[in-house]
Amino acid sequence: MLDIKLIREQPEAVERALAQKGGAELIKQILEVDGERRRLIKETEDLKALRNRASEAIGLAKRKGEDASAEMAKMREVADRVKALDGELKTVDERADELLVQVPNIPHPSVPPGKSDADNVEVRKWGAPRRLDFTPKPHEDVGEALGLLDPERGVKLAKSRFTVMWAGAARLARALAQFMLDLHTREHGYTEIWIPNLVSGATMLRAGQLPKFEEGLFKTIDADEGRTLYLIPTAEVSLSALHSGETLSEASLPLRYTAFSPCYRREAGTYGKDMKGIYRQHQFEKVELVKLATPAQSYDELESMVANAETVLQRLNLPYRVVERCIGDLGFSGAKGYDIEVWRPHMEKYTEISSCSNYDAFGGRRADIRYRPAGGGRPEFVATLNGSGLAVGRTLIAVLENYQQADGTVMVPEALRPYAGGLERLTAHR
RNA sequence: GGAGAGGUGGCCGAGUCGGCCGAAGGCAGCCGCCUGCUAAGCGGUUAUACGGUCAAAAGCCGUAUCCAGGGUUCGAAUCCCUGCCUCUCCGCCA
Repeated sequence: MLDIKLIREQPEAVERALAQKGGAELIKQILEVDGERRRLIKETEDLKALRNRASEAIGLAKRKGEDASAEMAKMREVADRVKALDGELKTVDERADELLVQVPNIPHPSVPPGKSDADNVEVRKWGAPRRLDFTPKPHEDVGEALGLLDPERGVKLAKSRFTVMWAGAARLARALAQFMLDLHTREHGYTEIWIPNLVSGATMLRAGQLPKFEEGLFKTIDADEGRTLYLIPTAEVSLSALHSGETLSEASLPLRYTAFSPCYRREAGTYGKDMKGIYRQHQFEKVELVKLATPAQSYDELESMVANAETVLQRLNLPYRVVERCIGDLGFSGAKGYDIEVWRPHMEKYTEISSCSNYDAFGGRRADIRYRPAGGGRPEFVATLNGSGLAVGRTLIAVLENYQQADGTVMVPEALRPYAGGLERLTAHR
């Protein structure tokens, strides 16, 4: 959510900043509704002030035993008027909010222009794609041939986009998660947090998932209470809403949190896309990174967050590149962001495995998280950042594809072996 | 699932028959004084949001906030209703 004051005071600047991202056309409407809102506030509050003074006088008069019925009758009318105005104001407030939450974040000046991911800018590359002396297969072929990935059983148990993982694949997934958490907590200074995977609508709202993205979420009904809880599509939801409503001290920032969680996504509107393998599933696991920082710190924190995610791939010796997202690919809340893309041998190209974003104060304002500046003064909104560090399923894909051998087996990356009980090679299951 | 208790400022806690309650008192915090040091003592001070005023900030004025939403009333922390949350005991349970 943008600051209404910024829109009010510099509407042209905001419109210009949003020209490429969209939402500029909302600004004029917002100004109109905001003006109406302020007129109503003035009117109601003046009336309330009148009422408060009169009520005090009435109380005083009554205590003296004087008759105040004339004044009371007058105030009855004022009270009715106040009630009517309060109703109007509520409507206008809702309208103003409704418009304001539709305005996307303003991109940081350093963000490259562009319309789609095709315009993203490569920042750096790491690792050389290894040369294989055979034709590399996609992970689903590698995994299914070994009996480790089992889409048929996933569909039988649930529906499409669910895949059962057997033996070595299941073990490797668990090892990956453990490895990533240890790395981030021991070497990168993140605090590991266990969070609810089912959250209320209010939490989804604060995390920016509702009302816009409801069609992407799985809902559950608590039968006894008839209440809706949502399955989280990412631990970011719980982590970024963790401190909502709180005022933190500047000294405590930046806060660096990590959480391992399952993620549930309906993937509505992606029919037919990525149907093979486990690239796009309804349920997957992810180690998430979230930071709360001052806006001034946040751009450095974004760089270090990307570096933290990159370290995972470096330790696994998986070639990747980092691209900076252009304005059109930033997403609704992003002020600046990077994607990390991992090498896919059979495709001979890089595909996304992590996405790190700085939402700046836009995220803090929506989640209602402030900090009190060290030098004193009014609380300010924190900047929120998030990134995947990394998605377990997609990392497993990268391992299966990059470590596949001519005989169909898959070597286990050295860094993972201690976490996989010394397992060195994935071989056929049964 | 059964029975009961309760939600007040950073924390503890008082609020009488509804008015003078943004809310006593204490603690913690901040500023100053005092004091060989420490401890104690003395005085002052300490919420947030929104609106108005102002070139802007400060300040000032106003409105709202005693879990949330409704209601009664000229007026509600205080009365009524609904919801949410917390706690205690019993039962069940990984």
